[in-house]
Order: sequence, then structure tokens, then C-alpha cells
Amino acid sequence: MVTGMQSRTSAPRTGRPRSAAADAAILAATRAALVELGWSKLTLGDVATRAGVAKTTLYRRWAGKNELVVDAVAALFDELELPDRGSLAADIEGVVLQFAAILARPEAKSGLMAVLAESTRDDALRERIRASVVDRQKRLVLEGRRRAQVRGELPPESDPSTAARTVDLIFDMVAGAVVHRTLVCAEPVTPTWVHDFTRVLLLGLSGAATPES
Amino acid sequence: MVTGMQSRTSAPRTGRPRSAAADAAILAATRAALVELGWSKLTLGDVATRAGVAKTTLYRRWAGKNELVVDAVAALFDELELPDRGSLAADIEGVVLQFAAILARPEAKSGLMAVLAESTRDDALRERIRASVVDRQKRLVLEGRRRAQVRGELPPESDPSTAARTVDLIFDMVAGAVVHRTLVCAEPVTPTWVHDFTRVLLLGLSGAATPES
DNA sequence: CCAGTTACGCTACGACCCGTAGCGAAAGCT
DNA sequence: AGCTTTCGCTACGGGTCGTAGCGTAACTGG
Repeated sequence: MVTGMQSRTSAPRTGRPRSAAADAAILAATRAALVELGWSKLTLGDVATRAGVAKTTLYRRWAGKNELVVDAVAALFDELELPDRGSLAADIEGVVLQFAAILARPEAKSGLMAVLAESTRDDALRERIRASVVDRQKRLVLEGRRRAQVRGELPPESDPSTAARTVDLIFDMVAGAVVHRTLVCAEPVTPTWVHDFTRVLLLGLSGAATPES
Repeated sequence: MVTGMQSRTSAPRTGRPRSAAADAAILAATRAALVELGWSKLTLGDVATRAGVAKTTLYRRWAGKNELVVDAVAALFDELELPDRGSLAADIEGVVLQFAAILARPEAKSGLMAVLAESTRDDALRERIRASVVDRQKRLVLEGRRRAQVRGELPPESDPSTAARTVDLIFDMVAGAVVHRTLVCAEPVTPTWVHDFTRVLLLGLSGAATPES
């Protein structure tokens, strides 16, 4: 059972090592094929040809199309960062624009949605997506919240359980809105849209911090 | 019910009519196959067998897997309604729970996400999804907004263009959050979550109605 | 009632992709 | 050296695709 990337503990000490260049070439070829062909017409044989490796090499490292595309798309999210822009509103606008820019790329659109669809029937695949894509986004929410608390823009940890609930909710609202705008409505995430969205979200959060009416 | 086939003006008056029962059987079989097999392992030959029709009959009515699944999934959204619950908050909570209940069904999860992934490379498919799924949801937002204006909970049409922008934003936030919660995080939309979400959204909207600071 | 028209079920077909097995050669380690 | 693992290549059975062809069924207008 190939785990995709071998865990470093089980790395064999003897024998010919796996080519790291082949890994990179395969993932790049997968992204290129996603752009040109989309998910449904992407074949592993074609990816192998593009990458300049044999089809069998590909099957030795990835269990199938799903796992390969997850790894190929996950690399796109490496560039996600959260530069400190001075205010919570500016931080949110910045990360939303970054996230939207990644989702706007054709390989992210078709690849990510397709593996998410498959993950509804494959727990291992969903876990792989969560670890390599979703959690990385969620960390930005946590970091942004922490900074806002330092600045005094948000109240510090009230109750741990309600805090976790709020973080989950914010994550669903931010990522969900961008995903819906980009992938369902297929309309661009403009600075105007981001501005309106951030305004509604922050007003709602600051108001929700007060005790419920 | 979207037939997706001939417009009524081009309906042939002569010859054997198409079996409406076959349409229903095929769509039901498609949903059943989505539940059992998911998107990737669903084959048109299998659907035809389940529906008790010949494979050629299926190809005479739908261009391919994508179009068939769109029609099969779109039928799930027929039951979406917006009963008047007396307040904007209650209306939103009601429609969000309905929407989440539909998305929680396995045939909606795998089917809808998969065709959305394909629609990123197929304009005709995206248009088909928009007409039979997305617009139907968007109408609920417009209707809910109208009721809230009648009740005085929201200010009446200020500027047509900003009003349209706001409706789009609300739609992205509501549908996006539910989709993200259900399909990306794979966690249930509980009444608690809906309550928290509605609170943040409404506070943000009521605050956003005032001139920007 | 009978021709005309269209839909249907069935079979068969070439084309393509899948995922695996087997082989010899290459690239590392001890 | 000798051992171990990876690599490229070829070949294969199995499955799905989408279409063509044929005879039959259903409905319509004369």
C-alpha cells in the first residue's frame, strides 16, 4: 500500500533511492494535464508520458488518480501566507485575495473540486485533503485571530469550546464564500467583493461578541 | 422539472413519443448509482441496466454523464421552499437547514461536486447547472429579502446596482458556508451552527446598511 | 386500415484506459 | 564485488465508451 510520500521513518536505507526529480516532474505534469484536459479526461498514462517516466513508476508512488491530484493541487497552497497588514480587516482582505487567486487557476478549480467529490466516498482521501489543504488554510484563520487579539480588535479567549466553534464558523464563512463565488458562480473575486464581504463579516463578528439579545 | 431536451416548439407531433416513465426511471437509477458507487465508478451502462432501458436510449436523451447527473441531482432541489416563519432570522435558519439537508444526501454530495468540477471546463454544462440548480437557490435569497423589506427588517431598494451586489454577496455567504461545512469539512450542519451563522450574518448586514465608516 | 415517422431494445464493434506482471538494466549501499 | 530497490519497457486481460445497424413497438394523419 503506497502512502504516496514515504514516511521518513520507513525510508529504506539500501537499494536505489527514488528520484526526487521524478516526483516533481510527475506533479508538474499532473497540473499541466489538469489545465489542458480537466479531471475527467486526465489519464495516468498521459501524465507519465508528459513527466518522462514510465506508467509503472507512477503507480509505485500513488495509489491512483485521486491521491495524485491531491498532492499536485496541494502544492499550489504552499504560497499561502498571512503578512501582517496592521488590522484585522486588512489581514482578512489579504488572505481572501490570495486564496481566491489560487482557486482561480484552472488546475485548482477542476482538480480540487473533483477530489472533494471523490472524498465523500473515501475517508482516507478526505483525510489526505484535510491534512494537505484544509488544515493549512485553517491555520491562517487561527493566526489572524491571534493577531487581532493582540491588537485588541477581538476579545481574548472567552471559553475554549465557544472559541473553537467560532473559529470553525469563521473558517466556513470565509473559505465557503470564496469557493462559492469562484467555483459555483464562476465569477471573479474582485477587490470590491472582498471589501463588501470583509465588512459584513467583521460587523457580524464584533456584534456577535456581545451577549446574545 | 427541467427536461433539458427539446423545447416545446420543436416537439415532433408525429411518431412514437418518448416515454416519460423512462426519464423518471433513468434519473432515479442515476441517483441510486451515485449513492452506491459515487461519481467516478458510475457508468452509463450500469444506469441503463438499473433503469431497465437500453444504453442507446440513454444516449439519445443525454449527451453524457455530466448532463445526466446534473438533471438527476437538480431534482433534489425541487423540494426547496421558503415558508414564512415571521422574521428574517427564522427564514434564513429555515432555508439553511433545508439546503443542508439536501446537501447531506450522498447523491448530492458526490454528484453535485463532480459536475461543478467538470463545469469549470465546459461552459454549456455550467449554464445547465446555473439554470437548474443555482438560480433556484438564488430565488430564495431574493424572496427572503423581499419579505424582510415588507416587514421593515431591511431597508427598501436603495440603489439597484448595489442591491444586486448585496444579493450576490449574501448568496455567496449563505450557500458557500453551507457547502463548505458539508462538503469540505464534512461536518454536519447542526441547529447550533445555523444559529451562530445566522446571527453573524444578520448583524453584519444590519451594520453594513449604515454608511461606511 | 395503412403508410409514415419516431422511439425503443438488442447486439456488435473498434477505441481507449485501467492496473498489473514480468523482464533486464541502472543506481545506490555495505 | 554482492545485495537491494528503483526504473523503463512491453505486454496483457478486463472494463467502459460511444456509435452503428437492425428489427420491432407506438403513435399520427390520410
